[in-house]
Amino acid sequence: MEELSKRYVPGDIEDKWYQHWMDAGHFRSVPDDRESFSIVIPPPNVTGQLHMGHILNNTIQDILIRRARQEGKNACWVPGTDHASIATEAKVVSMLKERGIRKADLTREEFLKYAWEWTDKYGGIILHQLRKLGASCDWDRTAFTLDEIRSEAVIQVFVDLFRKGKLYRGKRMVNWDPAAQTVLSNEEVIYEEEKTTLYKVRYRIAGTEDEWITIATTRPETILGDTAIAVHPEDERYTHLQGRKAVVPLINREIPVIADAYVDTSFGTGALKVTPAHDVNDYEIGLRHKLDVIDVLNPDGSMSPAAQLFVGMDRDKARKAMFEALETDGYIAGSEELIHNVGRSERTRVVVEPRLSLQWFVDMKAIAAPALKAVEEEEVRFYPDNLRNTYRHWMENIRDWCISRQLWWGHQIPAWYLRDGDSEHVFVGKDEAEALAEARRITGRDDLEVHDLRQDEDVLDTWFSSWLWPISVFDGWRRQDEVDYYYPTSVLVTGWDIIFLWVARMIMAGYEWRGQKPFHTVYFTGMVRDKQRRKMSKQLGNSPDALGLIDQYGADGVRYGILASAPAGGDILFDEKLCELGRNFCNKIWNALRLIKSWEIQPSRDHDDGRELAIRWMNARRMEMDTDLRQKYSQYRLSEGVTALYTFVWDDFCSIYLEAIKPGYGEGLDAESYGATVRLFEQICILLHPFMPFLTEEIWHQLRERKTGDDCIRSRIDQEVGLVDKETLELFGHILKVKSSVLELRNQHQLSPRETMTLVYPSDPELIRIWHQPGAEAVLHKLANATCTQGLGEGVSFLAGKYQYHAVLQIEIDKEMEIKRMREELAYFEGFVNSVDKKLSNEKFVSNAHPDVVEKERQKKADGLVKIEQLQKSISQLL
RNA sequence: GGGCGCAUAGCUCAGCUGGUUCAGAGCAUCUGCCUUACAAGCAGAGGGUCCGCGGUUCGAAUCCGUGUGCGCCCACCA
Repeated sequence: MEELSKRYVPGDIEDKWYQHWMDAGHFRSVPDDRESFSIVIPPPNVTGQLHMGHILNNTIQDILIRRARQEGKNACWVPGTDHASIATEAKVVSMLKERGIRKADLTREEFLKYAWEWTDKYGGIILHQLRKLGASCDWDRTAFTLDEIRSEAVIQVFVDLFRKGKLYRGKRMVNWDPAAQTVLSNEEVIYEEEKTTLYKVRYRIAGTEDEWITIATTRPETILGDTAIAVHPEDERYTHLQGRKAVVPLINREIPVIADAYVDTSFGTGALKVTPAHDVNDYEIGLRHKLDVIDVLNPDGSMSPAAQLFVGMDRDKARKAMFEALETDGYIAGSEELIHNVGRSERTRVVVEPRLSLQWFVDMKAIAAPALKAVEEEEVRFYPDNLRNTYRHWMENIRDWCISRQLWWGHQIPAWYLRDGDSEHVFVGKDEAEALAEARRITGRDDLEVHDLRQDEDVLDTWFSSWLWPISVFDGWRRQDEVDYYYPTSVLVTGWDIIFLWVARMIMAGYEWRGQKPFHTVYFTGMVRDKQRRKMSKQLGNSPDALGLIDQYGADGVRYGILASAPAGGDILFDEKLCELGRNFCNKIWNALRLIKSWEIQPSRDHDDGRELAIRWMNARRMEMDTDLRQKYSQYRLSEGVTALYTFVWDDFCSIYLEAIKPGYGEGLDAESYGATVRLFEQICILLHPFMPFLTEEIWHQLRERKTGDDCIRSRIDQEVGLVDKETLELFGHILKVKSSVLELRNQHQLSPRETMTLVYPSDPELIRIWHQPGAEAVLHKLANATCTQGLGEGVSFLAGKYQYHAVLQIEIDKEMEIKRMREELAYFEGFVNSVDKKLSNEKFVSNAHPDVVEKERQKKADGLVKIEQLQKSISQLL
């Protein structure tokens, strides 16, 4: 027999089995006549690195996929990556900067060449990292949101929406990211409370020497773009100024004082400077009052020539400079601190600038209805389901989705304009030829040629490709066979933070293009945080090195660690300690294997009653566990599932079963017991496999010789739930109680476990029945080194269940203490019986409560009375 | 401003249909053990006003109301 190491060493074993699974094609899925079970991976950023969020997410998906395989379903987990337009482009830009290349100096083609080089170099690293974790994806299906198939889907969808009139181009106030120099959707802006200064600035009233109106602003630099001052129509403080003109400080532009009900009289001074170019509400006011729009900022956030002052200076510096200039000239009338919400770009973290611009939008109201209904009616189920409320709220107040981005890395918008015309006329088509045909049709000019057209420079929001993912990964716009088989997918596993960015939109896309939901269930994971509840981030340095963890604890250990702390929905407070626990668990199981493999089979030996009973019990417990797990899977309580398995394996299998079955020193084991133990271990491996795939696969093969293809990953769980042998569980349970008491007594009295303890039990028919069961005494002897006979109680007493035992100890017992202890127990039970009795004598209880409950109470009372009686007897014996 | 959620042991949380075998688990702490699978192990112990108040009920950690504290989402503040 080969020598097994004392500790489980995961490294080589993991690589070996992953390669084996790949070679055997166990992850591969093609449509057949089985029921399908499919998951599409939330595609990580193509140039990303594995972090704790991925570990959590993909461990869960892998568990569900492996379990589905065991259930005999055709399980298909589709992997892939996201081109992550803005994030990747930012990375490429900074990489180029390091090489002394400015994006502005490159053509689009040149830039994309660099971007693809970058993608080819770093792209897909994360997918290899997922393999380390054990992710059993069908790698042959690896998709990329910017590959040919996915790109074609995006273009088709854009054209389709446009033709259906659900997509439009319009001039709106949008969120501008000055660092990335692109527009963002509302969902990509994060609002956070920040401390800022509210300045009070006075504007002279035109035509007066010393009449002023004072406004309050947090952004003095935008004063240069003011085109009005607004006051509330009924604000008496300013009635006399309405209709007059004020003079913008420093640049002396005259602007009207207007009345608008938007103004909050209680805020600041009650007078509002109106800068339509740089504030959403100001823009609205501007529309109402037909005000000029003066854009004082450049796309990069610096002051534009229109500002007249500080031209080219960054907005933050300009704010300071503006304040100083205003103060010097006596325009500052005061300032105070203000805490308000500031919107920042999700990607670049810079403050987002409201900006008026011409962009493409999806008319969300036109496509939202079926998606809202689907979740409302639980056609799509959410776990946890309280996220339905959040979803409903967003869907009911849905706003149009700005999908154009001023970037190069992404799907270029399939819209064309006349090369030298304005962009009034838009021609949308899947390619230039189609666009040209459109152009000819719309303009009536048959002489137009391709070179007369220019394509929209912008690309589409990354999510505009992600929302098609459940369909596009199956090439669902070009062929039907695969998508018909795998779609709707079974479950989506993702974080709740992208419920709007991604999940909601996928549901809408599903109904829009397939008339069907994209998945039956969404399992929302929480955010991974550190022990102090801080979000994991690079800046804080509190994000553990995911691959390092796998190296240190093994993939199975890490899987256990992340899962054990991860109930659905709630935040996950990740503690490396849990990985240690997982590693220890692996080691425990490994050592169970070592133990079993060390046993010699002795054909001459008989199978004895004790072992027979232990096997029966272990089988019953296994069935119980099996039933329990089914329930936990069906409710996606994976965290509970793995902890239940942990105690089941550790306590029941290792501490109890193996100890009960273990041959004595120098003895061998009968073949039947050995075989039964191997079978039990196998069945445990099956239950454990989805959670700890590597270890279980190794054990599976260590337990016995296997034929090719007989791998744990392909093992099946029974379709039918077996009947649990309750009687054996009860019998064995009682023995375990006695065992615990014996150990406790030994501990209390410092007795050696080597010395056999003699127990005496009272003459009770139930007890006699228990101890006359074949094997009962043998098991007790094995587990506790104690014998048990019926007889008169002498020595130290203890309770096991409702029965009182006595232990014959070779020590002096402290009678006083014994009596005191028993009297305390007695008092407790008397109180207990009393309260139960009270209940039972309450007529309302007896008549109102469930008959079962009443019966239970009666039983409690009866049991309590038995205990009292026995205690009293013991006490009187000692007296 | 609109909405959602949480409060149970030192920490993280279970407790799913109200029922004193329901006050639990794991970690941490403490005690004793290198016992021939495993010290990454084994055997034990202590630790609680189930956030406060009121109500429903025969009965409340559990249901309802309310107060307090905390977290989150959405909308939006010059």
